[in-house]
This record gives sequence, structure tokens and C-alpha cells, in this order.
Amino acid sequence: MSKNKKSSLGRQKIPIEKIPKKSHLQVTFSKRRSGLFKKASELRTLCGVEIAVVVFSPADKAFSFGHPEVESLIDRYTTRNPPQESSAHHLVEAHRNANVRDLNMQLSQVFNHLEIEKKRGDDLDHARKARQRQFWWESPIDELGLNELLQLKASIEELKLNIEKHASKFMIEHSSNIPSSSLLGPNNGLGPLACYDTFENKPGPGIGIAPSIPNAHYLAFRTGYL
Amino acid sequence: MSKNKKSSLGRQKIPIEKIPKKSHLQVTFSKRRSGLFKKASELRTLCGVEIAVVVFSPADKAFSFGHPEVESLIDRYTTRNPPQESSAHHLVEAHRNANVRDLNMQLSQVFNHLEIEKKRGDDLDHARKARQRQFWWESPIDELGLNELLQLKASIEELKLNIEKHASKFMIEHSSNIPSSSLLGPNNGLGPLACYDTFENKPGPGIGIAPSIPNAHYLAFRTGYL
DNA sequence: TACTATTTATAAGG
DNA sequence: GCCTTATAAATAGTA
Repeated sequence: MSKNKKSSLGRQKIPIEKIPKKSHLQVTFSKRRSGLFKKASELRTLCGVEIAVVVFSPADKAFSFGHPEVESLIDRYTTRNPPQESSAHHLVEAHRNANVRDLNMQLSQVFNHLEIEKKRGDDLDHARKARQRQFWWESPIDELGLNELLQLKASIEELKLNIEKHASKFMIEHSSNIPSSSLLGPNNGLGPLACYDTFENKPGPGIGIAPSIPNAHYLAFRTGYL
Repeated sequence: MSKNKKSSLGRQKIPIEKIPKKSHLQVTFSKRRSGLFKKASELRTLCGVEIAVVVFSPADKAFSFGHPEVESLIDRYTTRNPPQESSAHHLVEAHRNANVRDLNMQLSQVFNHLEIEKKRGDDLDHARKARQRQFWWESPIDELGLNELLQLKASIEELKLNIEKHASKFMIEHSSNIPSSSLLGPNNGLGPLACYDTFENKPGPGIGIAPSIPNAHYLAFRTGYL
């Protein structure tokens, strides 16, 4: 037997960037998704913690892993019920437990995503206006995007302070000479947010049947409705 | 220098079961949490997909990783808006993309969790009744637990069919002689659910001001309110 | 899907 | 927390 013939080169190092070849990407997605779920499962078992993972595949299929099951843990993450604080607080709370590198990475994603959310918010707000006279109870679904934006804005403002604090500490410890503002990008990281202020009190009155409050998502901004 | 002295034994194999020593558990949690987030990040970058991870630490602190940010992706997972199907459908959809082992593992967790949810549902329903006359718009927050239960019930019934289907296929392929019902446990996996039927039409009338519908969470059971 | 050479994660200890 | 070491585990490329 050709026992010393190398049947393959074995695992090769690949750069962490988008895989261009589609078939290859699909294979990698499957392998790494199950690897990720396995890790999540091990973390859950080893440490006895609650965990949820949600992924949308390249074909936009939903995959999830959760202990306890995903919906319930999402519910806990989103609606925890201390009086009048709501989910914005917990989003920030979660971010507080990350390191500077993670925070910056995620912050840049948030900015990118805000652009998309703003667009979606505009569209949905328009659609809502057109529909609410006929089916007023459907409108809050569309409004979710807007409220998420408002929560996001609050979160990011706290997150920014948080990052700057961490960043200072980080730089002191490493004697770096990069100014802290550059960590947040040339526009200081909050420029693109200013435009959201105009949303702040939009989705309130104008129906005259009943205020559309009844979900925990709305609690943080309840005073805007009453 | 004692160059050939082993300064450590290196990584040792550990069983995947709850780590008893608390300090050790904390270290493992930190290491594996960041490992998991790194994997999630790589999956996101390599495959260009959207992903969210939420973990509650042993000390019940919330940690999260998300591209785009967690709240928004959770929102997408939870509220996707095809007419009248709502999130129960997507929970099932996600489960459809798992293998038999995963499904069984998660199913057992769901049953355990249902016990807790049922208790919480009872308590919250009681609290809601006491409060709704005064602040009717707050009650839907408390009702979330109940509605989640109803969605869960629907999901599990489909999930059960799904597992049985997969299980048959699995066993045929592997020529196993384990009967399919044993995969679901001695009570066929649905016994403990029967009691939830009594919740089905509870949170409807009795207020007389306005029906409390306006969130996607409720859409699946909208007919119960109208 | 299964294999295998290699890279990557991580348990233990400082 | 961060670093080192030695080893276990994940996985890229291939058949």
C-alpha cells in the first residue's frame, strides 16, 4: 500500500474574508454552522448557562440553536421587566461586557445597519400611515423598525461613552498614540445619527381609536404616546 | 537552562459536563465565550450571513454578539411578516434545518422549559387580571408569556411530526431497530402539553376599551381576540 | 459523506 | 485579565 503518499495537503489556512465561490461557501457555511452550534452546546453544558444562536443562511433560511429554546431566550433578552427601562438598557448592558476590539467592530456594523434601518423606517412609516385608517391594529408591526431605531440611538450614545472610556484605558495601558476619536471613525461616530432625531415623536397620535402601546418594545418610549 | 523540562502538561481533555469548580468554570466561560464569538464573526465574514448570539453568564449577565446588531436580527427572527403566520412558523422553519440528534436534544429542553413557562404564565395571568382594569395597556406585556406558550405548543406539534419523519428516515438509513416513539421519550413527547389547551382563548375579552392586538407576537392567534 | 494534514482553540499553569 | 505550553478539536482541501 502506498502508505506514505500524502492523499491531501490537509487543512490550508484561509483568509477571513468573504468566500467568492458559491459552492465552496455553502460547504463552509454548513461545516462552520454545525461547529458553532456544537461549541454553543458545549458552553451551555460546561457552564450551565442559557444561550441562543440564530443564523440566516446564504439562502436566507433560518437556523437556530438554543437552550432553553430560542424564542424564549430571545423573549428574556428583549422584554426583561424592570419598570420602565425596557430592552435598550439590556442591549447596552450586554455591550458593557465586551472588549474594545469587539465594541469597535460591532459599532461599525451598527452604523452600516442604521443606514438600512433608516431607509426601512421611512418606507414603513409611509406604509403605516396609508394603512392605519383601515387596519389600525396592524400598524405597530410596521412601527417596530422605528422603535428599534430609537432604542438603537439611545444605546449607541451610551455605547460611545463606554468605548471612549475603554479606549482611554486601553491606550494608557499600551502607551499608544492614536487619538481616541479615531477609533470611532472620522465623523466621531455619531454624525450619521443626528438625522434620527426627527423620528423621535413621530408614531404617536392621529388615529383617535386607541393608543398602540401594549408591547414591551414600546415601554421605553411610552411617554411619547401618552 | 532546563530547556527540555515540560513547564505544563498542555491542554488536557475534559468531559463535556458541568464544571464543578466555580473559579474554573468562570475561566472556561470567558475563554469559550470569546472563542464562540470569534467563530460567529468568522462565519459572518466568510459567508456574508446575518448572525446573533446571546448568552447569559453564570452570574446572569447578558453577553451578545450580532451582525447586524442583536436586537435587529432578533426582531427579524421574531416578527417576519408573512400574513398571519407569525413567529411560530419560523421557529419550526429553523428546526426543520437541524438533524435528528439536535432536534431531540432541543425538544427535551423545550419540555423542561415549558414547565417553567407554564408556572410563569399562571402567575403573570393572575397579575394581569389584577392590573388590567387600571392600566389595560400594560397587560399585554404580562401576556407575552402566555402567547409564547401557545406558539410553542403549535411549534412543538409540528416539530414532533417533523422529528418522527426524520427519525424514520434516519433509522431506515442506519438499519436501526429503535422504535421511533422512543426518540420522543416514554410519554410520546406530547403528554405534558395537553394542559395548555385551557389557555387557548383566555386573554381575550373582558376589558371593553379596545382589543390588545397590535404586535406581531399576537398575530398567530389574532382570531382569538377578534 | 469520509479522510487527513494542518490550523485553531483551549486546559493548565504562571 | 495576559502569556506559554502542550495537546485536543475543528476544519480546508480532497477523493
